[in-house]
Amino acid sequence: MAHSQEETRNKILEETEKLYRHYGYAKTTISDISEACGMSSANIYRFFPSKSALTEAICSNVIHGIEQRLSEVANSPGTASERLLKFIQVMYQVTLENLLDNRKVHELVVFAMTEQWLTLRTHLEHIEELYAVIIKDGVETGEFPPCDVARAAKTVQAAAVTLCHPEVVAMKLDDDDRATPEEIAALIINALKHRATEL
Amino acid sequence: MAHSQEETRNKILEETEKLYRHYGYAKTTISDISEACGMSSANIYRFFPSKSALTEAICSNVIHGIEQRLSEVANSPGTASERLLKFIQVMYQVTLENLLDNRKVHELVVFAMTEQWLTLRTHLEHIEELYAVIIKDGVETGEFPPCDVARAAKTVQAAAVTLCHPEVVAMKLDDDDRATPEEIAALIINALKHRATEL
DNA sequence: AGAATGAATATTTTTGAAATTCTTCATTCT
DNA sequence: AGAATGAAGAATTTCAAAAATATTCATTCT
Repeated sequence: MAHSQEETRNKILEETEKLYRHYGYAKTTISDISEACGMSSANIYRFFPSKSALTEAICSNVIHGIEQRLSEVANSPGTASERLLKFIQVMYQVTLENLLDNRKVHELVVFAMTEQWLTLRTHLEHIEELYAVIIKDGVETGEFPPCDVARAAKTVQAAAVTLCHPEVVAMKLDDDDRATPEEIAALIINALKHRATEL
Repeated sequence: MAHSQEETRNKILEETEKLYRHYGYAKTTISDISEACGMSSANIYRFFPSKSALTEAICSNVIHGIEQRLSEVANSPGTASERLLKFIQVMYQVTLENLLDNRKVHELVVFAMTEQWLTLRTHLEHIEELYAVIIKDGVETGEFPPCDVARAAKTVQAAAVTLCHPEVVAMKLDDDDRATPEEIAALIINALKHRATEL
């Protein structure tokens, strides 16, 4: 029964992610994956040039999912302030999920931070663009005073990094008096609403 | 020639820091240190219970120096806004210095982040207190509208973490279009000046 | 006595060979 | 022919012994 190339590829991605979540990245071998897929190790290599590339693909998928979720928030109805708040809340929540709900996935984050550095950077750029979308809307509707949207997005992103960088978030986790996403969002929204004298 | 306990202790700290800066933390042995001090390895242990404790003491010194520098800025003359800007600039500069000017010192940061976690946390608390000093002054002079100073300090600290967390700073280093300390300071100052509706 | 040490012990790091895992490719299967 | 594989070769990881380093302590020195 001929499965399409695409189907097989997806099957591999699916099974691999399952194994990663169950046993962790390090303990999952290509043999494990090929067995789970009911094929030979060698066959995996007809679809992915290396284990690293396979892992990258999974990271990309995860990241793409996150971006989709965030994109929906950025483009949802409501005022710019409302969306910005929601955006920051969701971003924080996603980070927490990936950090805590599944410790195994954290290995993937580490992998991404080292080998997959470019993908991560692109991800941050995309988030920046989403900030820009919201801020641009806010300026156009008069909710925020005019400003250099691109710079503003970059600055907001930097200020919010404390909520999406795994290392930073992890460090602050057991400080139960830490600044909340809501407080940081309020800070950012306040600044955008009242952008006064240029520095 | 009887040196005082205190003198010997300082000699050890001095020589050890010298060696750390030259050869790095990992490659410096207790033997190296005792030789540099002209004494036996065993004698080091009369002053410090372990290599780890000795390193902690050095970290504390470095951190204390940073805090002193920042404290001066926080308590300098000028408006709260001016001091806040300067504070953030100096904090960023210090981080850059410790990160780049001396790669060897970075090992110490890593050490501090793992073994010396409590010291680091205290350091962050002190910085938070310095933020609180500036913000409190701003509120008292009417430069900032009234607010919960402690919460504001915590939030500002979180937003500025992107400028003082070594990992984060390092990551953004080769992005030459990154948000500047001045931009982030402007964001924060704007927010403080116009703290409007509570969230 | 208190300061300092050399030598002994405990802990950590390094090393190199064995085992595991990744990757390739000539061959088989459909 | 294209899909898939088993077996061979590279690369990486593991693990235990050896080396280096940290730490202790009985003894020496002043």
